[in-house]
Amino acid sequence: MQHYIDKIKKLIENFDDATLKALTEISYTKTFSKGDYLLKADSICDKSFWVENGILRKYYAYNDKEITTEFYFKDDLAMSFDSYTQQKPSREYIQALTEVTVNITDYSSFQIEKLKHRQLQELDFFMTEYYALWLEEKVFELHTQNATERYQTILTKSPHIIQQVQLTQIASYLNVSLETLSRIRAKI
Amino acid sequence: MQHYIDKIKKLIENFDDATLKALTEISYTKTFSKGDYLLKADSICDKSFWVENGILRKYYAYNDKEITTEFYFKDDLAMSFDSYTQQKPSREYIQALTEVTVNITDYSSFQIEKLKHRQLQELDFFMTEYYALWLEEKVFELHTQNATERYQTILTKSPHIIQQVQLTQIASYLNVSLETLSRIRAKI
DNA sequence: ACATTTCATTGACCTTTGCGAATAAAATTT
DNA sequence: AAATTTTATTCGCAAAGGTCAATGAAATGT
Repeated sequence: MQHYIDKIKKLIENFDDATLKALTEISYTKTFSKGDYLLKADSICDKSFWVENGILRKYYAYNDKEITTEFYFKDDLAMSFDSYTQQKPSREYIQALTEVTVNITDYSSFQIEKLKHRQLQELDFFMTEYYALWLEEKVFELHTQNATERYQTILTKSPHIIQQVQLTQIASYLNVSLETLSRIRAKI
Repeated sequence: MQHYIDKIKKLIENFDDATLKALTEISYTKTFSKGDYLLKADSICDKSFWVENGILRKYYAYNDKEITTEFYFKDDLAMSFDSYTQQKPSREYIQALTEVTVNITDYSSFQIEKLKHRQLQELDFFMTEYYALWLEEKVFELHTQNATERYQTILTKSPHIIQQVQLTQIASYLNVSLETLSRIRAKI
């Protein structure tokens, strides 16, 4: 996957001036406090959030529980994918876990600029492809690993998550109960 | 999701003549017998398979078991996504479950034609977006539904799978053992 | 700094699901 | 059509993980 992230980074570094200018003109930076919502369920995700610093999480509420679907750190792009791509109400929330600064790009502005700038089309395509690869890996892990193995995977592949996020949220992300996660940690 | 499939169908119906011609020229039709492999693990998925009729499945081997990741019916596009997009060895197999006729497009030819035909870029983009949406839904179901509910979901959303595919394969697709699936079916 | 609330750990118990083996039913092969 | 192989069902048992409840530890608010 690293290979893929590099590919995207390189694409951005090589943006021509016109593309960069267009992107800059339709984007703005905003800071949120810990606990703030960047997106709420039932509203349409008409913005994407490029994390400059701080941590976000995306989750949905199901049976009185919160199920975390993704964490976002510096240089990650946060959005509710199905709400964003189809411009329909979101079932997910996006919330600041710390004080967060994000660079915001409006959906409709981006769609307009995409028509004019091939490199933005490429960016959009690669980001989508990358998300699909990430999801495929997630499904693979859910099919092949038990709770302990999933925890070990996140420990080695995403230690920054373990270090900076509450266990309650990590538990739902790994699809185990908080109690089970606590026992797994006690054993290892 | 149906909305999305329609969007893709409409795009294809509206292909201009040049696009259609290009696509036709780089594609060919081939028939496989039941049991044949269209793709084997460790080889690179350098083709995509558009199912004209028959059924395919994609799976990987893990701990002496076969875990089915997808079934393909008429008008579905089969490939190993990570192998295809990154042109690296596949961990998945694609196999014919019945006699199957597919329309095959070579990866490299498609990449070349994509440069010339905007509508092929759009097709590629929408197909990727659709796959990501499909995967997101799959992860959602794995997180929120138990074995019985997942079976009921496939029963209502994809009855054609239940009718035409072996339970062993459906079980691994739903991430339950064959025995559990059998008990679920006995209860309902 | 203290009080309150939230979060994490631990234990007892229960439910779901997996596994091995036996059997039955289907599908294939000869 | 009979024999063989593959697939599906059912059972008993074991393991993994969930739930409820109590307690301890951290974080937050005043």
